[in-house]
Order: sequence, then C-alpha cells, then structure tokens
Amino acid sequence: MTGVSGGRRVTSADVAREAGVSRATVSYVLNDVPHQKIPEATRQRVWDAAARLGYAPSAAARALRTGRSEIVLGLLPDWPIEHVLGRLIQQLTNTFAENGLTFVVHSSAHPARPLRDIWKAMTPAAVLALQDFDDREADAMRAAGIEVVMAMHGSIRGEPRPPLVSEQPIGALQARHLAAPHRRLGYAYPDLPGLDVLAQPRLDGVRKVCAELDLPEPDVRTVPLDAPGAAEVVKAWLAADPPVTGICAFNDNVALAVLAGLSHLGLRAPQDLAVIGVDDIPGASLAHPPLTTVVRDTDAIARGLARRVVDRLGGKEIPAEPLRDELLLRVRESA
Amino acid sequence: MTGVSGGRRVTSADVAREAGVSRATVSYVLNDVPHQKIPEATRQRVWDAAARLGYAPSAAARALRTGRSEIVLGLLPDWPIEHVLGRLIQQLTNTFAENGLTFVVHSSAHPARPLRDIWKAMTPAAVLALQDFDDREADAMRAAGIEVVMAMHGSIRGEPRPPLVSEQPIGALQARHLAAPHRRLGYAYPDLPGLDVLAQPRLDGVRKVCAELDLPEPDVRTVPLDAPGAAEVVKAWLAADPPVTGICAFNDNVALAVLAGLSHLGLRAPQDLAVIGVDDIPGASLAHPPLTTVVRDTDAIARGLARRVVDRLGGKEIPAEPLRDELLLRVRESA
DNA sequence: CCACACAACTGGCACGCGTAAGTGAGACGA
DNA sequence: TCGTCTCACTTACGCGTGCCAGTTGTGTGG
Repeated sequence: MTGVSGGRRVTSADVAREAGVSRATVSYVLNDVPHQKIPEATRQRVWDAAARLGYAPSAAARALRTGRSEIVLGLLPDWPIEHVLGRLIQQLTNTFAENGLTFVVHSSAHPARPLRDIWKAMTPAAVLALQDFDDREADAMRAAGIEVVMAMHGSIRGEPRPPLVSEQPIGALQARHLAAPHRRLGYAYPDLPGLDVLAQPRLDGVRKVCAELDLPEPDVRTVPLDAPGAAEVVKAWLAADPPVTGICAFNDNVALAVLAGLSHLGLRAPQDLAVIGVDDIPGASLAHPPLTTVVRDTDAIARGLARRVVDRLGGKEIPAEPLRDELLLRVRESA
Repeated sequence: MTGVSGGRRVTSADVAREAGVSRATVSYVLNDVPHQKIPEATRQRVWDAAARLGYAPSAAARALRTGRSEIVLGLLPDWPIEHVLGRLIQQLTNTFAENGLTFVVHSSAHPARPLRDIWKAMTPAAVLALQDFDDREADAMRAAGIEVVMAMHGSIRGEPRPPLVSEQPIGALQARHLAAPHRRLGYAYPDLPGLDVLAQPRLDGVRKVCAELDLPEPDVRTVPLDAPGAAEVVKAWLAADPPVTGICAFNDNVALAVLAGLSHLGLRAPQDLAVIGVDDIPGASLAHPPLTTVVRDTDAIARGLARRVVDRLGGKEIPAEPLRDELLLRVRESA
C-alpha cells in the first residue's frame, strides 16, 4: 500500500525491481501466460511485490501495445433513460467489470462529435448498441476490428441474426392475459417516434396472439401522455365496432395515461376497459386501480448481454437465438 | 475517406508522409501548439492530409505519453437511475464530448472490482462524483493528480466547498408554496437509505422556510411505495396535533404514494391533504389529482457541471458557490 | 564575406506494456 | 567429456504520441 501516496505511477518495472526479477517475468506472472515455466515461489514473490506496491497496470500502455482497449462502448438510445434502462446500465457496468472490462456509455442520439471520432479514439474492444444505428458506421467498426453486438431491435448489415433482446414475447404475454375475458384488443402506442424499435415488435407479439386465437386485429392508437388527450383515444376505442375492451399498453407510462383518460371520462378499469402495461415502474402499483404489468428480469438480460460480448471477444461464436429472458406477469387490478 | 476501409490504423506518420512533412510537424499543427512558426500553407497541407486519410489520434498512445487520458469518470449513485439522472447522463455525455472529453459512467455502488482499479487503469482526467464517496479514495485520486469534482451533497476532504448542485432550494420552494394556505407541513421521506444525500438537504430547505415563517417544525415521516403502507402514514399526519395539511414529498414517486394512500382512505388532495412532489415524471400529470411538482433545469445543470470540470482541467479556479439552477414550480391540482 | 538571428522544420527519446527470441545453468544420455 | 535438452528466466523491440533539442535554409547587419 506504499504506492498510493507519492507522485509517480507504479509500473511493472517497479514490481520487477521489488521482486528481484525482470519485467518480462512480472508480465508473465501477472497475466498468467501459459507455457511459461515459472515456479510457484517466484510467482508468489511477484504477486506479493505487486500487492505491496499497489500496482495496477496502465490501461493506456496495454491498449497501445495490444491495439485494443478493455473498453466496451455502449451506445444509448435517444429515448429517455429510466428505470429499466437505468438498471440495465448499472448491471452491465458491474458484469463487465467482473470480466475485467470497463463499460462506457455514450448517447448516439445527437452526438456532439461524430460517433466515429469516439470509437476511433478509444478503440473499444466491443460496441454494444442498445439501439440500431447506421449500417456504414457498423461496417467501419467491423473493418477496424471491433466486435459489434446489437441488443435491441434492428439488424446490422452482415449479421442477419435477430436482435438479442426480443420484445415480441412481451406483447404476446399481454395479449394472452387479456384474451381470456376480452374479444377485442387495442394497442396503446407510444407518442415518441424513437420508441418504434421497441413498440413495433411488441405490437407484433400482440398481433400474433390475436391471429392465433382468432381474434380481430388489435386496434392500434397512439396515446399522448396527458389525461384529456388520452381520454379522446379511450372514447374512440369504446366507440369502435366491436368495442375494444382490453388494452395492451407499450409501457407503464402509456398505461397510466390510458388509466388517466378513463378516469377523465368517469370510467373505470377493468370494468370499462382493462389495461396492462410493461416495466412495473414505481407508479404502477400506486395507480387507481393498481396497474397489471409485465416485468422482465433486467439483471438476467444484463448478464446475458455481457456474457455474449465476452464470449465473442474470446472468439466464441455466439448463438443466434435471442437471450432467454424470463417474463413475469404482475397481476394487479387493472386487468 | 480512404482510411476507413483496410486493416491498418491511420497514424500521424501516415499523415506526415501524405503531407510531405515530419511527424513532429503534424503533431504541432494538429494540436495547435503555440510558439511554433508554421506557415498557413503547411498547416493546410497537414489538415487536408489528415482529413483525406480519416486520421484520428490514438487515445491510448496519447494517454500513455501524457500520463492522462481524456476521459471523465462519472461515479453513479446507487439509487435507481431514472428520468432526471438519465437526462443528466445524456447531457453530460454530450457536453463533455463538445469539449473533446469522453464521459464514462461507472456505478460506485457495489463495484465488482475495487474502484481504485478502475481509475488507476484508465487514469481519467477528472472524476465527477454524483454521489459522495470515500475520503481516502478521493485523497488517493488527488495524489495521483486527478481532478475530483463532487456534484451531489457531501464534501470531499480538502475541499470544504459546498456541493455543486444544491438541493435545499427545492425543499424551500415546496414549503413556500404550501405555506400560504397551510400552517402545518409534513415531509414525505423516501424509503431508500441511499437517498439521504438528496433527501436531507431538501428537508433542510423545508425546515428553514418553516423557521422563517414561524411555522412549527415539519412532521417528517418515511413513506413506503405502496398504497396501504402510505395510507398508514397519511393517517398519522392527519391525526397529528395540530394536524398536518400540506406535504412536501421527496420526489414524485413518493408524492404518488401519498396520493395513493389518501385515495386508499377515501380522501382527496388537496382538500384533505395537499401534496407537492419533485421531478415532474411522466406519471405526475397523470395522477388523480394531477401532481403539483418542482422541476429543475437538468440541461443547465449538466452544462454547468461539465463547464466546471473543463475549467478546472484548464487550471482555472472554480467558484465556490453552487451552480445557478433554475427551479420551476409546476402547479397542477394536488397543491 | 562572414556572423548571426530567426523561421521552418526534423530526429529521436520516453511513456508502460506484451511478447518473441535469446541465454545461461543444470540434468542427462552417449 | 561433450552435446543436447529443458527450465527459468532476461534482453530487446515496437505500439503511436508529445515534445525537447537540434539542424537546415534564408535573409540581414556589419
């Protein structure tokens, strides 16, 4: 712990001197390089010296040498980060850290510097795109030897595999729950264009289930996040022929809006219109009536996502199918 | 754009060759080093060559040479990231990018690797702590020459200045709004221990206003995020002597809980109990009744925060007072 | 015609690391 | 005794920069 104070950085040369060996030996020991015959006694001396001096290798030097940093660049979507995405970021940070990688997020939304500058400068080991992005950008990264992994919907040229995190089952689960008592479903579509990448596949899930169960096509309407606006939409659903009686909402906020629209009209869920959301945000259980909603295991997704990236960096081919991702229906009173 | 395809990285040597000058000259031109007499014509040749080849300097090499990377490490708090914090992250990322810095977030909560490993490895130019953290850690960073800047409440040893982002005015604004019709105020304290750093100063703001206006001390109670639990707390407030009639809530979620508690008891805001939140989350305007709340200009804070860090890196002494931060009271119906 | 200043460059080192290639000592068989 | 082999290391190079300390070329004053 001597090394913490004092100005100069502790290098592997210091460790070598302290342990009475050469720098190369230090490197071999600390990186656990195979096929190097180094007796246990020497290894221990090196480890001790490193610990005593508080040695931490310089990421810069390592990156320069190997041509690749230990950074995983996460490209954030441009829609608001809350709750689920927030947890995802925290979990990813920790899971990557466990694997010796540093997770860095960057919003790809309205980049002040062109995205290329960012990744060219820091030569990340991998890019984990939480949103689809420019094909040419992806190609350029690939050409630079960067692993590119895509999480949310949207495919990357040259990688026709489906998105790692699949949204369809969410819509499907919502629809299946509602379909028991309800014959005509509606879909409450978000008012933010950027959310299409999430909303479309969820809606597809609903459509698929409706088709399976011989229900009519879902009545899709965009719901604004204010009570009067939502009330208009609710009126339209109730006036449809046959009337819509169950709503799959894109997420809890949209569901909350539908609920607010209902109560604006003096109506109630689930009697007049059943509503089901996604995410289980804190406000969901506090609504009138408490909101039935779909939760996914964010932690499992984060771990799975990180694992795929790590595997891919280790040269393993990653499986084509999406991550196994447990969905849970939290049944409350709104549906 | 020739450089984008093909395997090898474009280095400053390539630019030098292309421009017909030496590497040193390229470096001087691109970094705009003063006191070097380089005619405009040559500069232009270098710039052109760099652009033509798509040159981006290697962050690793630069970091190795200068001993400092262009990374700003943001230490995330361990409470859930949503809405406000999410915007903050996105804004900080962009604002730092405008200044040629890369903003990296890392959760300091339950670090898989010790925090020291992280910053020792990447030698960030600065650390922006969004939460208070260990004094010794801060000392060690300082000793390593890293600028440490603290945003939220909590002070760093050796830097007795107040936190850059002040929370007191939020509580004060809440209290002042309620104090007009209400004589006895309550404070709805969050149920998450980690939030103390935010909640305490906000509560202090409420206390200060109560003292100023000769009101009794606010009645502070912790509010769980479920309707029955919150209802118990509401009952206690109404049964106090003198009864509490106005509640300042830590944030909108807590306020929503109070509202839910009220309606659980068949009571209504603001008639039975006025409630005011913080953040203006999407659910705030959708509540019954729509929630009155305090919003702060997150973008301004992000810009301010980034500016301070950049100034400090430029050697400027940063002012001691907290950031100017516009608060807005969004009056709806709950108070 | 030479000394000298100054503009306009260039050569080369060091940053800390990973790793290929080399080296000396001892063991062992012929 | 000598060559060979393995072990346990060490020596040395280069990754791409920033920048110090030169070096060359071009006027200008004496």
